[in-house]
Amino acid sequence: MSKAPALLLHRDDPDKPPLVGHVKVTREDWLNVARDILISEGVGQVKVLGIAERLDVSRSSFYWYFKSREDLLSQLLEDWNATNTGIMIRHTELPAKTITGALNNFFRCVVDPEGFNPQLDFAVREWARRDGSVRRVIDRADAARQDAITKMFERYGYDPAEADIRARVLYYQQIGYYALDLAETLEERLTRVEGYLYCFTGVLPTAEEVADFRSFSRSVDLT
Amino acid sequence: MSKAPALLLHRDDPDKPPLVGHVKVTREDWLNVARDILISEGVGQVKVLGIAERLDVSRSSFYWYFKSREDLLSQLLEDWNATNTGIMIRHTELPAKTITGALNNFFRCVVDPEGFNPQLDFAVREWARRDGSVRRVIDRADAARQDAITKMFERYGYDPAEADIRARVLYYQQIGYYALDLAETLEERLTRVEGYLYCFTGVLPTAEEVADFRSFSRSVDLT
DNA sequence: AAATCTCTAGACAGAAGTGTCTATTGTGTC
DNA sequence: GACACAATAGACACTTCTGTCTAGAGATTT
Repeated sequence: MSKAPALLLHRDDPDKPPLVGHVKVTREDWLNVARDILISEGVGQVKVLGIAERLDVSRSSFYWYFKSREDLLSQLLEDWNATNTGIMIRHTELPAKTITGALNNFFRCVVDPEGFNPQLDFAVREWARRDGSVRRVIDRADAARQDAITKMFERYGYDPAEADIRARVLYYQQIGYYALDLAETLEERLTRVEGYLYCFTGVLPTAEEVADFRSFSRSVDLT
Repeated sequence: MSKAPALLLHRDDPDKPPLVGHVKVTREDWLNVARDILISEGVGQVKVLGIAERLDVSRSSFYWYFKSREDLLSQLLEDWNATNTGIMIRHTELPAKTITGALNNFFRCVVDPEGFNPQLDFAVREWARRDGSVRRVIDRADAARQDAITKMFERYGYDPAEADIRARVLYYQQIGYYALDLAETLEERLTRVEGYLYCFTGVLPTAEEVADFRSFSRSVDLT
């Protein structure tokens, strides 16, 4: 399973311009640590106090960058909304000769840590279960994604009813995979690519397609 | 989607023996309300204070029945473990002529509110993400369920590799469906039974099988 | 009717969290 | 060098939760 890159604070990152003056952390540091906690421990654990401790900075300093904890959370939601769904939809639209090739393209976004962030996606989903406004945002995202997947199947000749079902099975399955939070290695996952593709599409992928996907996955995997 | 029956406290339930003496609530009342909150708001919201308010009873009275909040939670986990997985596994073992019939039997446990409790299952899964000991319990449960589903496919002639993949797709998809927490009506869901069965098994169900499942679902659905 | 047992209530202490207000500390600017 | 500015720190008030301890209220037992 792809891991997010280790979280580096601005002050510890040699690629970033050094912080001037009295500054210890940036607004982005607060957001990044908050997102990290959101992913690993859920929205309930995203606390000003805890983030401040991890940043080694005073808690009251938080209120310089954000109006309130709510303000921070809505920023996190907005960031998620602006990235994850778009990335997934673009992956359903990548050109391919066959439906199995198209599905391989789609799966790239869930193994590539530069793309879609499945853990964040799941964390937001969990959050939505107890916050009506988040729920509305994610419902729209889910509908848009499912629609894009359905259209992908339709482009390869599936009739609308079957495309609808296959899109549901594929999308629900993908969400379920993250819900289970399995500790599979990438190689374990890759042994099943062929079977998955067959099961999702009803047709067998070519050996070349499977090989391409495997080599892509290995090239982007950070252990 | 099947709803859990409305939560009735012992003292409000005409079928239960009246509470004697000073007694206002039972240990089961505490557990039932706690489970209700676990399902609807997640483990983080299961608070002694909140449950006491809903029971209209003093918070300190909780400590008569339970050693601590942790004690209550571990009891909830134990109850879940003793019921949900067993019900699902028994549903994979019900006799059927065809794989589609067997799958229909399996699906019965997710539409029947008397059986498996999908919302509770999901709530425990969420809980497991931030509690290692819960995690170990649910990992065992997931493995046992997936194994039972795999065996179901094998009994109908699928070779072990394909049975393994189909079991995964089916189980992950089922979990994902609950993760999405969709607001579908039973009738909407039932329109897709045939498509789902085809997609999961690779073969079309008979009209009779589909009709049987629909009538069963309608008979157990509480709106 | 007194004693006992079971359950409930209220007061207390303490931990952990939010948000506000004021003071302080470096840095760049005039 | 005095000043303003941006960011941080610390003190304070408030809320929400846990868990303990003691007192009390109703039935049952003796």
